[in-house]
Amino acid sequence: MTSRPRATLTRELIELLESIGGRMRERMYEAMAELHLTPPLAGALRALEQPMQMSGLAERLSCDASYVTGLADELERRGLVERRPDPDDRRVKNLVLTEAGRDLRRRLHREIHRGHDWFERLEDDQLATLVDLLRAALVVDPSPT
Amino acid sequence: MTSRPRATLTRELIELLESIGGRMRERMYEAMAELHLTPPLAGALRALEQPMQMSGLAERLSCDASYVTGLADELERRGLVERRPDPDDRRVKNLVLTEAGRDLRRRLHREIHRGHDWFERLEDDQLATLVDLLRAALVVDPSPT
DNA sequence: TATTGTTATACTCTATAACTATA
DNA sequence: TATAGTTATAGAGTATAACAATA
Repeated sequence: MTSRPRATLTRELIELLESIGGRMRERMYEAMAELHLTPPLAGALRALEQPMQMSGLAERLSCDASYVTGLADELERRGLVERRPDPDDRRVKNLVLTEAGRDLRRRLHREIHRGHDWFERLEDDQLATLVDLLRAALVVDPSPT
Repeated sequence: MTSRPRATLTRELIELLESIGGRMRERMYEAMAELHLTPPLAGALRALEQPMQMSGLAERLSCDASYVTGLADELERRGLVERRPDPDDRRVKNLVLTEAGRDLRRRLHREIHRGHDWFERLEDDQLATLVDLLRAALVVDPSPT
């Protein structure tokens, strides 16, 4: 392993990460197609780990609240989610996955997982090192100074 | 560093990579906005490192050839690209960046680069290890057996 | 006959604005 | 008066189909 200048490493890292992003996106599309989900529906399904109100889902998905109406309509039509009136605030509707919704969500995650075979060539300790390095790099600085 | 089961590492790695993908996407949008580029135009600009025919760009962008017509129209309108008739095949038009196009492309890449400050907390040797691990994981197996 | 690029058109994703019911 | 959700509508991104010119 020859020593490389920081700029070279940086460029290479960006290329690698973009390449990984491409593979992840491709695999994501395959998984969604297998489960008859469009990208927006899959995103909503993934976000709904816990019940949340529609405005909460909008924030989670970084989209407008009006868009969530259509998403919820379609998820409801497919029997994946229910709109539950909130007992404390009658304006609010809570989105909660049905049994079918939870099941499909699990299957989606399993499919996403299965697609990540590209790092299977790494040994356990290499994988651990990779995770630790990425975590160290990503940690949000906690000092608010 | 306690030893963790492979499944846990895998799940964590996927989460980290998705988080990184999110940051990269955000930074990409900022860079494009600064340079008054839409995502499709930025993608085309990035792809046009070398001159290529329109069908080649379509393949590179994984989109339909008809869509490239509109992309090329807009890039040409902005003075970023030229359509050059191919001397060997009069059906073909080669897309070639103008000086302004090359300049904007460079600036786009510089901006994308500048946004990747999240790994600056890593030491040089950690960065090198990270790159090597990712490269080892990604390498396409060359044995066609 | 097959391929390159273009046009016309339609579909998906998503936001904005105006509205209602409730707080 | 402000907020949660809905509706109507418009705009961006993209594909499909039909076409002209050339191979």
